[in-house]
Amino acid sequence: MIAQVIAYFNSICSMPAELVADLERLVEIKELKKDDFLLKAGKISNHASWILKGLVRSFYLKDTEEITTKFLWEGATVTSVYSFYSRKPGNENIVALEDTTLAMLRFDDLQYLYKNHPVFNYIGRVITEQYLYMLEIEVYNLRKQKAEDRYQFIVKHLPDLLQRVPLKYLATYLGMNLETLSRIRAKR
Amino acid sequence: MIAQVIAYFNSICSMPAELVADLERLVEIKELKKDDFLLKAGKISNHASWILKGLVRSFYLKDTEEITTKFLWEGATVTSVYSFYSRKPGNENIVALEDTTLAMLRFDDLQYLYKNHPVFNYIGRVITEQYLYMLEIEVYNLRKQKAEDRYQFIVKHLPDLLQRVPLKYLATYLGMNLETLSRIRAKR
DNA sequence: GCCTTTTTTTGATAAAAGTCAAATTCCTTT
DNA sequence: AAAGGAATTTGACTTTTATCAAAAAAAGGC
Repeated sequence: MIAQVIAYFNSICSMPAELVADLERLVEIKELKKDDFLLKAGKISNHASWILKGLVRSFYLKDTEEITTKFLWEGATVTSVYSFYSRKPGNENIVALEDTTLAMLRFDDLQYLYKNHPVFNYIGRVITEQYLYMLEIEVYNLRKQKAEDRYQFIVKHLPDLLQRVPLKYLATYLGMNLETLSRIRAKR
Repeated sequence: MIAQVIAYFNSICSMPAELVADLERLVEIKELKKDDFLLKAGKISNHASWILKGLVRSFYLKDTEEITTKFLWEGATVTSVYSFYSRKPGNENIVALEDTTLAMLRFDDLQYLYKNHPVFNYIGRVITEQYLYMLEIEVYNLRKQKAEDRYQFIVKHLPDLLQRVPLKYLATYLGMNLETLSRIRAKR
């Protein structure tokens, strides 16, 4: 299980044996059942996780409505960027939409790795860049004013998401309400 | 001038003398006049820059309309994330809104620094994380459905921007049109 | 399979934001 | 200070999306 994460990190930059040994010692595998929470609003996020299998959703509460901010699946890294880096409680919830397997690293352990294995900063930076890149695409889509354009972007670029995610979550993720999404879909 | 950048990097992680010497050799100071371009769509972004003074705007063209995607000023790092990291031409333009002074690093030189000075990976990672953190806040604001809420976020958290940026650019940045922004402002 | 609950769709109406045109204000430059 | 141009505001109208209510469809538990 851990081998999968090691292989991924190695594909970014080849790691020395001591680093691999430290990772094998520090990485924790966790299984989440559908609807289990990885993080609750008001708590400090203490882990960054790599998704081995499954799909998670992050959201925050606006009045009583859940606003979905992200869907992440196999191969993606998940954490609450705000809470994890600021070390403060945030408003973000992360919950499994499917049974999910994670490889997790604690904040403190990650700092230890960054301090003691300079190469690991290279890997951390590349992963952060990938996340950044993904987020930029998301912003690009969000800035489109037409609800239909935002939906068509998903149809074109992330069609799998439509199979795996209930529409009620997709709607707030795309900044529209459920009825609007339903009407857009009814058009064809 | 370069001392300012060195001091900033040192504040993230103390750098050995050889790294400082390499930086002094490789960092290039550039002065942009208002309306000068730092990057044009269709070109590969070859530099990452640190803004010493001034303000830049990035935008892309949607049909004939300029959609502003970012404002960056003193202390911020600027590059086209997509083009710089993918080494491909993108659709992003970056232009100075004020006379601007930059400390620039070429892509190749940055890779050289990462390879030869492991500590610099630590600094690069932290800067990338800061950029990510900022982008997340931006996305959070964009996902608000009401145009007025998005504008009020700027009033509250980035009031200086209102003094430094023409409203026509702020409008597309906030995902609304100029007339809507003008009407929101007229309310008070 | 049947019942309950959740999710999605549909309808009627209201609110928000966009579009186009024109007027006004603000800046620059001479 | 005046002229020209750019930026912003205002008005009339249209389109898009939200809201509220209810019906229909789908999914899960027993």
